Amino acid sequence: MLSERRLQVLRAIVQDYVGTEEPVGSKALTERHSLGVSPATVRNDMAALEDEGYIAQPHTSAGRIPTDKGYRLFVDKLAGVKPMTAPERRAIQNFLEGAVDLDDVVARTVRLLAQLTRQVAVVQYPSLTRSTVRHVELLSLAPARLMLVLITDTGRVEQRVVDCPAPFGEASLADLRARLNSRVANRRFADVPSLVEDLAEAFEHEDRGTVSMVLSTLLETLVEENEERLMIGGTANLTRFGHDFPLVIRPVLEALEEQVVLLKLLGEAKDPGVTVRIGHENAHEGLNSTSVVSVGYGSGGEAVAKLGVVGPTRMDYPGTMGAVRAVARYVGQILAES
Amino acid sequence: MLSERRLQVLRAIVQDYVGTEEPVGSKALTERHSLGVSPATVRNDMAALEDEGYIAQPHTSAGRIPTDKGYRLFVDKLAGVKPMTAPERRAIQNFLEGAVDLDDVVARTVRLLAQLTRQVAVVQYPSLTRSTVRHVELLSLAPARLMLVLITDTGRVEQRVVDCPAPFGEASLADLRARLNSRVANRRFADVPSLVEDLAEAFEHEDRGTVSMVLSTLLETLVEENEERLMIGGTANLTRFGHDFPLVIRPVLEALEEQVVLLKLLGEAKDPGVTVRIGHENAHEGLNSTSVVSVGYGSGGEAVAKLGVVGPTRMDYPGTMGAVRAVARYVGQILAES
DNA sequence: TGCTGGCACTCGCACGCGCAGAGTGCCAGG
DNA sequence: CCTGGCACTCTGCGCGTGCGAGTGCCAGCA
Repeated sequence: MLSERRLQVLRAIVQDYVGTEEPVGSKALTERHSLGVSPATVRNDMAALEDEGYIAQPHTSAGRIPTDKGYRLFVDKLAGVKPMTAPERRAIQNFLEGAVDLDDVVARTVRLLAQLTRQVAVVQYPSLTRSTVRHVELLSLAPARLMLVLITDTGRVEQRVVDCPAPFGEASLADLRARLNSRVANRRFADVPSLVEDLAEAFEHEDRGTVSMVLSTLLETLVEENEERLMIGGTANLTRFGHDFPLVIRPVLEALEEQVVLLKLLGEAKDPGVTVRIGHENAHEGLNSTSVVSVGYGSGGEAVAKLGVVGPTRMDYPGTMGAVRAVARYVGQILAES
Repeated sequence: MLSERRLQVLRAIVQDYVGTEEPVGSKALTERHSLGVSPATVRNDMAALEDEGYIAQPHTSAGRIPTDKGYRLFVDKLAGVKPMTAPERRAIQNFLEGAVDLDDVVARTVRLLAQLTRQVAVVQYPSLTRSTVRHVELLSLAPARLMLVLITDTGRVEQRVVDCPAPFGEASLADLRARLNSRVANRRFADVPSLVEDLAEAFEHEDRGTVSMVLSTLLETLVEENEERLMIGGTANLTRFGHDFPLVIRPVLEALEEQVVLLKLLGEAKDPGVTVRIGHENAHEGLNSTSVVSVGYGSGGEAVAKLGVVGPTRMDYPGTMGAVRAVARYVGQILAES
């Protein structure tokens, strides 16, 4: 077990390294933090921390830098979440309140997060599967062609074109529209399948093909996880990553373009609070030298989607976590109001 | 006026520089291209080309590299558009045909362009103002709250919430919906304002407030240029930009995040064919060392939006122009079919 | 037992130097 | 107008050197 002072030494190393971006040595440490002991003592502590794998030295006779394990300990035990200041809170709220629709909310959130944390921001659109249905609309495009429009309580809209096996009259259309809405309006997406399964039976034989095709399209739309959209921003902040550019930044850019990867990344965050994944804790290889700070947000008590930032493992964790948490909270409020 | 051979020298310089990414000297030129003259002659030609501002040398006694003006001449006079090969065409078509909806078409187009050109791809969603209306839908969310959904012939859907000054009955709603659609369905967006201006007069006095509010919301939605969305991809290709990374890449990333900038960029392309803007020809400062190759695409004969790529001025212009043109053509086809 | 000062040692890095190689401009001759 | 030759000018690279930061270890002290 590490003594109290050694933990302080680790904390000091992390803070200094995050600040200066350079390996930190024993002498500099004692000068900048009043630890009350001499450099020699700190050296012993450092040797111990290195044995335990919390810090490492890039080359012999250079200062130490924290390892992923070191950051992990720092985040878990040594640092809290730094709350936003009052002016910052006001700025967040003002900025988000100007949004006109869902796209705008998400876009503003991304900008905001990127600016606050000076890192790459990722915001997932409110997920379909955890939302409720506000309305289902059916439009006739051609005699045997319908458009299905699904509107969620979070303001999201999905549409699909349905090619019918047989022409479908206006009366049947109105009937189906009414029945559908009476069954599913204000219900959770997860419940929809069981609510509509016997709906085709209420129709004439000739219409059943079309009805069941509409229903299956609807269910597809609900389930389709590919459709989990997200928005990213602040990629220009990647330039502040480090000196050894292209090699580090390239896989990150690639990962950011793979929506699947990002969604999985955000999805891994299970806790109710802010989740931090550091370096190699990220499954995706390209992100092995980055950390991901994420959190769920939602209009009610429940989280409907995630948002977060991606940055170098050498990041200001308390500040970033504070910003992410605050933004999530305010976005939730905005969504609840609209 | 430049002699034929000097133009050939310029062409050779551009080709070699694009290939090797290194300043090209007189000797290397004569070896790799059979110009039929000696290096000394080429040197004279180069001196002339440099006087005219078509090429420059990074430092004394290094090879030459093309200037923006040199690339311009190359694109205008010395190089054609390299057509795609048959297998490439097939691949493009196959890849795009799998798309399920408009978002998917755009997403696939971006990926495709980025892959083909190995550069950053930008695709604008089919613009509202040049499309036609397929359908307008009105839904009642609450007694005094409506949702307006606008569906375009290109499959794009826009929605707006309208807070009414007074409750609006189901009958009025159906009436308004029917009248609206009979007037604007299949009409061009540009024509809509004049088609609906007197619509409020057909309603009872108590409903007029709501109707005119719906109409103005509709018009706003049509006009709103902020809503011109676009999608970008292939940013990982920025890593292939050059050696002096961060300084060049940062402003580009920043520009790419400014939708306004990008839209303006694409908007500048006026020709019916492929447009190329080289280096300083781009108004935006951050893009002074990039070239933009763009073209309009559309479902019918008319262009409804633009797409293009952003890359280093040192790019394979014929190939890039060919890829951009081909992709635009096939996207147009796909949109026309759906 | 744990902290401290001292000391020798190890590297990485910046600096200066010299050298090779590529490329140029110019000139005289065909 | 083209060509071969020649002198010149850079850049980039490899090498050796000195400096400084930082370490590990050890003996002494509370």
